[in-house]
Amino acid sequence: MEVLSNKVPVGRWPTAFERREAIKPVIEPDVIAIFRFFNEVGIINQLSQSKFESVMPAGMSLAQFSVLNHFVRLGRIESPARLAKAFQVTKGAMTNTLGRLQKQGFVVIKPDPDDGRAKLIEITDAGRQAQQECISKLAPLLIKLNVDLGVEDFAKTMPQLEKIRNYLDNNR
Amino acid sequence: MEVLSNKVPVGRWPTAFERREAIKPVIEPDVIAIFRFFNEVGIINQLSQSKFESVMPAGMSLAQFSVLNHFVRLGRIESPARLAKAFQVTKGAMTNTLGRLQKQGFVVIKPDPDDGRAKLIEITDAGRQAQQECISKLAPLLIKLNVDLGVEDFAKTMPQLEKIRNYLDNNR
DNA sequence: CTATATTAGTTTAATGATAAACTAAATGGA
DNA sequence: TCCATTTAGTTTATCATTAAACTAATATAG
Repeated sequence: MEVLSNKVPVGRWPTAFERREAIKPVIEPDVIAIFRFFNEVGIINQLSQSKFESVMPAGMSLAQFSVLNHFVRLGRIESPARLAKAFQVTKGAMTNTLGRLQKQGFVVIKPDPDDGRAKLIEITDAGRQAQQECISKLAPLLIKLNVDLGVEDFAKTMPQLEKIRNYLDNNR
Repeated sequence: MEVLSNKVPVGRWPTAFERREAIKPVIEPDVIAIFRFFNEVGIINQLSQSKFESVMPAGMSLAQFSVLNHFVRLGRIESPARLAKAFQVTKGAMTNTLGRLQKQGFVVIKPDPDDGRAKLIEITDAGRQAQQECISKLAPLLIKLNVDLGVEDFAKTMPQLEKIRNYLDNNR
């Protein structure tokens, strides 16, 4: 309604054409395209995640792998709170994931000497080994994707995906 | 190792350069790019999904909305098995989702007169109304995305996403 | 310095998903 | 026809997640 009031001269009702032009193109096709984008992303996420987890060693979830991977890539000690922020999950979820990693001996959890509330998480050699094993199970999948589809389609979408992810991240 | 045996003349070991050329470029940058793509997709999925669910009416999950939406778009009666296939979830998950929709009066579940094993699911008027309400809660989010980011970045990725989704779908 | 507010982590109850075992009905060859 | 196989749906146990309530420790404002 506000849209129309700016587009139609005062003193008469908009024609059917004006209504179509004023309303439908503004919300309909663009919004539907955006909706379909998120749909597509959801399906790809589900399919890829279940494929990933099907080749992971038993007891290794994507969440756990992501944490191990984080430690291997960045190689520093982290607190659960920092990890929860990095992976954008709740503290409770991170407590759970770290507990499972600890049970398997892939991380050690120590009190933070400088902050009585906090803990410090460190990856172990077994953890690094487990991460390597995951990588080597994952690699064939990714290589097959590279062979069958090529890297171009993946690479081409990255700038847009990064832009969209950044926007969502800054506006949640 | 098999990679090398085809690339290096018999009778000597490969040089360090040959090892790098034979192995690293094949798996490293492309595979990492593909890996990062799925990472990005995962984050976008998580952020968008939690945003979506934050505006949904209480008790309405994305799964439930998707099913209602499916009925409104296609307007036909479906069996749980067909729905489970369409949304690529297990039959158990669909039993759960349909049960919740039924409890809220958004679908009716009847036995299939032609097949004693099967059931038929139909959306109700209340279901259509709930779907409309979801759409109207969702629209502002999507319109804001359209205003802030524009549709181009979303649209530009669609062909690639569809191709990747199709591949994953046909190869699971 | 003390009272209040914030922060770190855990716990609990709920949700939505899976896999696997199960029941019941339909299908299809010998 | 009958037995084996497939298909539809449910149930159960498990997992990863969230939100919210909780404990304990730190930071901050009067």
